[in-house]
Amino acid sequence: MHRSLTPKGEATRARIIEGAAQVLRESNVVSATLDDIRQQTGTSKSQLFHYFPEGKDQLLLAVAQYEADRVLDDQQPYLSCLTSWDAWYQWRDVVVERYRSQGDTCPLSALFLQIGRTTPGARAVVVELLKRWQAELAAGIRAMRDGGHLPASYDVDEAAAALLAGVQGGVSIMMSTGRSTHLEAAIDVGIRHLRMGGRELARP
Amino acid sequence: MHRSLTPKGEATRARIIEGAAQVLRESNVVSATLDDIRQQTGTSKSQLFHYFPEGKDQLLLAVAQYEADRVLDDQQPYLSCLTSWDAWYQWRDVVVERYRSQGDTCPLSALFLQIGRTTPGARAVVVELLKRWQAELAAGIRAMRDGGHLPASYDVDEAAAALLAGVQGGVSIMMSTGRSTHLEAAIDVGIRHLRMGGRELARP
DNA sequence: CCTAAAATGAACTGGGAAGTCCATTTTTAG
DNA sequence: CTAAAAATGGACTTCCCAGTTCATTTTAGG
Repeated sequence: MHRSLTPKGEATRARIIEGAAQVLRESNVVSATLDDIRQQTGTSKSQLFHYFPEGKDQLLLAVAQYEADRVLDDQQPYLSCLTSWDAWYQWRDVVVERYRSQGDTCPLSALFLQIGRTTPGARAVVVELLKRWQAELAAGIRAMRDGGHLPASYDVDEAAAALLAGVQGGVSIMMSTGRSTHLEAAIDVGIRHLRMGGRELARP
Repeated sequence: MHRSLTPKGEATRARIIEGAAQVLRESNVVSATLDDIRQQTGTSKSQLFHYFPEGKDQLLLAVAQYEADRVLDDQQPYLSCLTSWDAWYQWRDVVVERYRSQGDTCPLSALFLQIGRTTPGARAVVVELLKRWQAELAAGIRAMRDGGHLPASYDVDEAAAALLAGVQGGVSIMMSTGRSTHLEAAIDVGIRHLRMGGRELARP
């Protein structure tokens, strides 16, 4: 990516990403300018282009990657050990609290809208995030199944997909309404569905 | 709203909104300019400001309202008569098909990002849409309950909220991945949960 | 008809924001 | 120590796009 970066350069680059992330969280992504970022990070215009030669989009993509990494980190250690019903409820509380405190800003969705979902890089970041997220949920469900809390025939991947969709939608609705009702309902109903063992009736 | 609008003016105004909607669906919202809309609708700059004196934001908000109205319309007549399991599955198919054909563009989420969620008008549009959508789902669930397909104690509003969140998240994931897997899983699991009667265990 | 209001066309303005350039300072490595 | 490479400062350029202005054409209504 870079031929050489001194420790100082590395630090500056990191500072730019973190500062940019903060600016994007505070102001609207659309209206955030390079000058805002420059001011926030205490850098000069030439530095921004020194570290991100392809310009603003490259910087925004780096911020998106940074934010994507944080999404799962913020759910740890709970997300990785969904091995009891109690753990599931703890995870629930962490997720709700994380997004509630975030308020009505979703840096990621905003960023992707700005960069364009179709950009290969942008799509890769979000797809990778969703994939890892769903894998963690699936692992948790599988653990419950193997622990005998769910029937052996249970469709783990479908349940994980549905739960992930619920969380995404709950967050997205919270952005608009400012209320966490839907996020809570989605997770609660999702967990309850697990606890019922998801016995299904055939589609007529 | 307007002191007087001749039929011709009315038609032009409508043409602007529809043309703008089309432009916003085809290109990225962020990069769409008034000149694009002007060209698409065969109007002049002064006409845009004649019909939307407050400028671009006002026009975008009108487009958002237009798109919001279409969201529920496109689900009719199925959304309004969810009175049998068969009807639920028909609705499911319509929703999946609607969003699948829409591809990876979500005019609404893009618009709201651009206008800013905090703008009173913008927030009102999306909140109203969600409210009506959820009310329709709740009516359907209530119908099933009253028809004896669900226990009388069933929490209709929570189920409707969770289902709506699932749909939202499924659509949002489809935007990123291009696949309808999650949307289908969310709705399927949601309906299945209904069919199981949503019997719940107490939270420990 | 005829006049006032509404609708339209098109050139123009002003500002803001991305991106460039080059001089200067700092760091690295031999 | 010193020369090359990296990091930094900040003014400057360029251009795009929202919004304005005003003249002209069309429509409505008495």
